[in-house]
Amino acid sequence: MSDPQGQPGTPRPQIPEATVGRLPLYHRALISMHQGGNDTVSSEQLAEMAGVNAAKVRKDLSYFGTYGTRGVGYDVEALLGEIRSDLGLTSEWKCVLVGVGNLGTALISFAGFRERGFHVAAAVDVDPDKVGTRIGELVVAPQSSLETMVRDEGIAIGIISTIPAAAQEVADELGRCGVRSILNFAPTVIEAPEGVLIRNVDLASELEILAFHDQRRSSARDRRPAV
Amino acid sequence: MSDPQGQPGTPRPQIPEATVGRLPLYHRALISMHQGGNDTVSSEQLAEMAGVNAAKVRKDLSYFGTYGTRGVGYDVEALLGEIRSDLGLTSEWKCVLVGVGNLGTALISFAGFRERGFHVAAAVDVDPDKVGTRIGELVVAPQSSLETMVRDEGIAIGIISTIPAAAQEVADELGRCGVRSILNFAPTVIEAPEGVLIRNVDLASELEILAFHDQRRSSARDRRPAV
DNA sequence: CTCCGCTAGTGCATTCATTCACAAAGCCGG
DNA sequence: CCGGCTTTGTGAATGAATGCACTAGCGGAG
Repeated sequence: MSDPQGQPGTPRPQIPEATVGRLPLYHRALISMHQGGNDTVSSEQLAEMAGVNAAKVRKDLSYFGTYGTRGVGYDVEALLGEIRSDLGLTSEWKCVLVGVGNLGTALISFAGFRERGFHVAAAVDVDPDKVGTRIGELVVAPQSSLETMVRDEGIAIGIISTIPAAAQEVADELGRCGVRSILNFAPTVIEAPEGVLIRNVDLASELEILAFHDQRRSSARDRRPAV
Repeated sequence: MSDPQGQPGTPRPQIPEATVGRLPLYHRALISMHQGGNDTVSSEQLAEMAGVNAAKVRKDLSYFGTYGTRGVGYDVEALLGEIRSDLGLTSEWKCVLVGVGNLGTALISFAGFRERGFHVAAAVDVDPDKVGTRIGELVVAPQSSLETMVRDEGIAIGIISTIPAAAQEVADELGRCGVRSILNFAPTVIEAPEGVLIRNVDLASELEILAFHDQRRSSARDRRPAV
């Protein structure tokens, strides 16, 4: 409603990044609500399930339109539909995984991806020993076939689980093949190719952050003044 | 969570969470600088390597004290030492992994953890078929032995890679055993036990966020007005 | 000893995100 | 049909994070 430049024809509300990051939480919560047979859900309940507060839920959802009824709550089915469509989950997303190491292997058969609409449709590796290996239903292909597979299968997302040293080159190649989004597990900073969006997941970093806080709590305890 | 009364005697600079999240990036960058034999590094270089801007680097580092020399840069070794000590990486952190599924198995032997000072010292599962299985040097133990292992080995960090339905219970149990930090891979919200810090990593969410942006870019393109 | 070039450190303005608090709706019971 | 209860949707206030732009201070050349 408060669209600054009310351009007719381009009603882009421009969702804040923090809100985008919470959509998956709401998505999960709504799925569980829906499976539980609930027709409506209040912002309070959603907040509880998503681990945030109710005001945030309401503001976040308001960016997408009016899906709630005052005095009642949100229509679970309608809201779920909206979020699924925003996330583009109306059809399955195909992904290609590059780097079939320890982690890569696990990611290929990771159930969580499939359950949420993502399918690792191809996996490649530079190591000739790995090419041809079967992992679940998938056969590892040579890295040289990357471009063909991406184009033929209509793959939009790349997953990098190579060693750090190879990550930038792989990202560039994925970009050239027409992949528009990359999830990078290699612990290194990648410069995004033109038009490609990258998200980084560094598992060790997560532990380091936990360690930092733990460290802090301990040392605070140690030097607590004996009042 | 807030610490309103600034007790004299506890000079805690209180590091912003956003800064904490970037420490691992700086840490990585400094390790690589150090291995490259560099003695000093400028905020500009660090920024480049960490994928952030220079002002942010300087502000972040300033919370920890004065490790730079104007006109010169930061002393790589001193700064690396400071960050390692802040992250508590002066000695190895022992972790226990709960839930030896697909992902769990990969995490146990994930090289990235060990390289950065984390060691999965124990792994447990409820499934009797999995107990006794060898993964690398580790033998999967029954979940009932969790408490013993945590106490005997001095484990401070728990990693949850169970199914979502089991996650809360596992977290509670970890809390009881004295684990103070948890890295949760189960796609569900966990209520943190008293005194325990939880970080969530939801791999499917990461893909959903990518999908959201991709979706948005595409539909913006579609409805671009033909001026 | 002085001056110049360079870079850390930081106050300030701005932008982004969270939270509060309340008015606008909708439902239901009487 | 009305009045009370509930819950959304949203201005406005607050707080956190970012980025700019300037100052302070070091090292090295002359």
